[in-house]
Amino acid sequence: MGAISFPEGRRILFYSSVSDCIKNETLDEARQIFDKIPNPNVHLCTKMITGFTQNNRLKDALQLFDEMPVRDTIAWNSMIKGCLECRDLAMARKLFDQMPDRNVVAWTTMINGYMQLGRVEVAERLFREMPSRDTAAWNCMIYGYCSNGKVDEAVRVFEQMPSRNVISWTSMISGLDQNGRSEDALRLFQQMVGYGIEPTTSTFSCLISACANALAVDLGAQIHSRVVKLGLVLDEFVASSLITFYANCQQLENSVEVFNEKAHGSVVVWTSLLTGYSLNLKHGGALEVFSEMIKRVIFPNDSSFTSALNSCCAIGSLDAGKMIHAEAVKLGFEASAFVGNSLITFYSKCGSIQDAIKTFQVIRQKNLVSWNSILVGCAQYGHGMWALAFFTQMLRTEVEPDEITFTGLLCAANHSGMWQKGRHFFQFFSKYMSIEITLQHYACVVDIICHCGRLDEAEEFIKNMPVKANSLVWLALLNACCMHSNFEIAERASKCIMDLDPNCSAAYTLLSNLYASAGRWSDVSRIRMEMRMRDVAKQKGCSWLTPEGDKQENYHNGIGDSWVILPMIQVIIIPDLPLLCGAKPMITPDISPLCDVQLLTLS
DNA sequence: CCACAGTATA
Repeated sequence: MGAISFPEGRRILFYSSVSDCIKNETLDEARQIFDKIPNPNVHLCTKMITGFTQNNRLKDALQLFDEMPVRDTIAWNSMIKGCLECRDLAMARKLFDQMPDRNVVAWTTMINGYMQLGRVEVAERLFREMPSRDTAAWNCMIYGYCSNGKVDEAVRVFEQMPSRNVISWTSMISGLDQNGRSEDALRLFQQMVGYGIEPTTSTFSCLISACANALAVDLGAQIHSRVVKLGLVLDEFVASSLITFYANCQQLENSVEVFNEKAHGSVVVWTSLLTGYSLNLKHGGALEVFSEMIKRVIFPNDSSFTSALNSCCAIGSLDAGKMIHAEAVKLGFEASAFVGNSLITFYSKCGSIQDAIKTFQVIRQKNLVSWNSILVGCAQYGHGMWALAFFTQMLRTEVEPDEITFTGLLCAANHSGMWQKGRHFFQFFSKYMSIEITLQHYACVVDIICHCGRLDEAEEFIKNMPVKANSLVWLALLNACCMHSNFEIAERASKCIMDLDPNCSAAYTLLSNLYASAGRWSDVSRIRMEMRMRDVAKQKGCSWLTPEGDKQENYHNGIGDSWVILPMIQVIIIPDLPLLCGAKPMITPDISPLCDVQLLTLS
């Protein structure tokens, strides 16, 4: 009935307006038009289904799929893919099992789904079971292995597959690069050229990323000129990898030049430039890029926020960071773990521990990094009890503590004078937690034991460690000996250090200071002599903190006027940021990769 | 007339 009074020309018109609505992401409008069409055909239904799933409306998609009178293979495959995109693996599998004629695309879609969820063995089984495999199916395995860190397996598949297309080569190049084997990636490209395979835009983009990671300055520049000749510099993928490439090679001017080729509307291109500025310590420039993005209504992503906040951190500008925080709240990133974790680190480094805690509480899905950041933040700030409180909370969650958690905890105990607790933590962790105890942890424990005044016990502890101590562990003991004027242990400790690390200037200096304090001048000059003979250079201190907020030059070479520099042991006096470290200088053997501040103490 | 699915890129 309806179909008869519905002329074919009109139908086509309706179809194209539905397509347009889906493209413009006005899905509800598309649905309204769609509902007016009597007996929509399988093509249009499929398009509508894809529209739904791409907007995370799996329910609507499934309902429509259910109502379809006829379903072809493509409709089934679209529905399966849609389930996977909406992260419903079980439903995808159910449909796959029900599907009447599974073709190679259906199998490949499922394999890809399992691979993306890290279910490598299931993917492998499906790949073995599938009745026939084309190049795309093999490529899917290469990509899947690489994204699960199994590069060697990927290489095996790459070598075994019957025929390779440009996607196979590109996937393999990118996979090697993203698993830390960028040089191999570049070699593979040479091989590809040798086979006479024409690179595509994607290939160039991956290749330039490999150059960026391998710091292959010349090759990267060559590829750049080739890309210019082919007219591909305007491509957003190519442009952003070029920007990153030049930034990594410390040629930021060239990054800017690539950026200026065109008025870019892609966040990723903007973020590449922003990150480039930040990593090259041009923090003012980075923040300018960020605010320009906002001005031009380019919606920042997690990485944009992280890079911008890193720059705020580096210049110690609480105001700039607060503005970025405000922007994050406005744009709905408040609950994001990615942005939240950067904010925690930012606030705690700027001494605003209250804000760090507030930020932490707002994060919806707190991950390991969130917990570690707040823990280390509290530890740094001298709030050992808070760090401890967060740790006890953490133990009640699903998140498993790791080495960094442990370091943070030991530092917290150490700074806040909770030395007995620190020893308990150590026992607790060695006994109940399956983490690797590092030399950093041992050094921290030695420090803690020494704080209890038990130098002899600390020495025993070092000797009984299951791994051989390094010079840092002994240095912690030597440091304590100097404070307690214990010559006997100091001499044994220094001997161990000099055996392990003959150029350790800190050991010489500490020992010499110890003798000097007792007026043993002949020993002092003997040590000075030895130092000269062995050509031990005094090391300069270095910190990310600046005495005044915005003086970037100060920490370019690590030396500002207000630093008191001692070899290896760095006492940093921060006149304008008393909140950061509390009143007295803090002690910590390298807190963690999470915080750049490395402060060792004498107090 | 066409129109819908799987493999590579920041």
